[in-house]
Amino acid sequence: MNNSIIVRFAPSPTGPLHIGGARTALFNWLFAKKNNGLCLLRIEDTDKERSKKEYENQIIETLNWLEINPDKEPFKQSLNINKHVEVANKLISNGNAYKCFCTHEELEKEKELCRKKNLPYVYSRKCRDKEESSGIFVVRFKSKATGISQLDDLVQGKIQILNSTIEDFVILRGDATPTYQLSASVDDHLMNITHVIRGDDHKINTFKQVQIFEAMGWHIPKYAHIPLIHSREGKKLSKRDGTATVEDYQKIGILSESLRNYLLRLGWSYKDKEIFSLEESIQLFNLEGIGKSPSKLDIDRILSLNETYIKNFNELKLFSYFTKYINDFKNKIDEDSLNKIKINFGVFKNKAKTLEDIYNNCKFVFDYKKIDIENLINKDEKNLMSLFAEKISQIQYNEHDKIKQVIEVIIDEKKIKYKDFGQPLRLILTGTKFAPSINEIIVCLGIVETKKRLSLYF
RNA sequence: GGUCCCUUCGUCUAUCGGUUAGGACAUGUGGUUUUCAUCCAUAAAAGAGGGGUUCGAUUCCCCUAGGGACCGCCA
Repeated sequence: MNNSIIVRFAPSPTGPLHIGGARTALFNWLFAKKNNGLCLLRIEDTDKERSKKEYENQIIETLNWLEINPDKEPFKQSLNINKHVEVANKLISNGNAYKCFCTHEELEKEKELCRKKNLPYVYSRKCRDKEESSGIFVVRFKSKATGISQLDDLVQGKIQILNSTIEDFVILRGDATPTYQLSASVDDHLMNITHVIRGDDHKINTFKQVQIFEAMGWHIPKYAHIPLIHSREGKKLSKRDGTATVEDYQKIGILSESLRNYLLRLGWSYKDKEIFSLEESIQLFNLEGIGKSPSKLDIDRILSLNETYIKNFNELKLFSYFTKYINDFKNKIDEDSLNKIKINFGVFKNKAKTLEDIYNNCKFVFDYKKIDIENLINKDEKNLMSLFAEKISQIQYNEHDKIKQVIEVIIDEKKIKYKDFGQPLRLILTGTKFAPSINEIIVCLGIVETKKRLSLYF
């Protein structure tokens, strides 16, 4: 096996897995699998305030749900802090970084001044060549002050930037802990990362991190910055949209297969192909197919894709997804009902876009409420129903065919359309107008239950 | 404000200088149907604007407009 390619997905455990993060993870994983490489998971937990163990677990579980499994145990960044600090010291000793004794107040003043003059702010670099003094200090990297840097991005192409716009960024805080720019660079090096595939929001950071690599004489990985995902309105996805995290989609009963397929096709394409199995994704994925512009999330497309998956899914497997879904997000269904649902699962999954739809479709089996018959059903219909109730009273529990016959006789005798009979009966039996066909309802419920429900009214 | 990036139907996208600009979702219409849905058929729908380059530009270049990202001792 050729392990020459190593990528990583590096979320910070400060919240549940973001939908954009899931896509980044997917692209990394696919790229690694396609190239017989390794995909690693690095938990960037150096922000002690905001990092939570529960989120770390949740992210790992969610990735697992999406079947995006890292090739090694998750790597926790906080465990490597000593090494990051070592590098910072090395950078000081080789003249690429320096101690900065400026206080917050001083920096505030600098910023204030710039604001007044309407100038863009970058740190003045005034500690750069100053004698060391005493007190609390941060360590800053000596960033290039003039000229232009270029990044050959695998997705975005050539990106040039004015070096003067990047300040001497902090690599070690006042409490001697490393910042993101340092930790990420050091870990990418230590983990032998060959390709950094991450969100577009990190693009400018790359110019900082590459400089650390250069100063340390390390081999620089290749970078691919993928465009961000926006909300329908074209804005940044916020928690309020209810569509920002993977969990939001789990809640409404989206299958991991369809979410993964959707994410794959969002910002990436292969000809006109829409449906990709996991194997096909691995086989066909490439960085060249990633578009340059940000894309908007389209819930209708997710739903439609999910519907397609539900239709074509192995029924037994789908049922096991369904029971897990109920278990995680809904009230428990009694065993007898669950069994009825299982036997007639095809009926319920038929009209469903989501697992939640399936749940709602079969709700009448386990959660029946008596309807307001006076207002919902007129007198003629009531007579029909009562006639029907009477005629089936002698029918045995397994004689479904006889019920069919009874119905046919009634509509024939009364010279009515099937619809005129079916709709009130559907309402009585299920409590709703939108339910399966009459036969399916009766089969699902069983004749005993059917009679029982009718007997509530007649 | 500065730096950088992006721009094909409403949405995701195909096209890698010559196409009736294709597909999918959503939408409209018609049909099938035992409600609803499915399903089938069909329609409408796009190259932001302006300059170049070229025999020819959606495609290459420039400008404008619009959108986005970043500008922390967060990651």
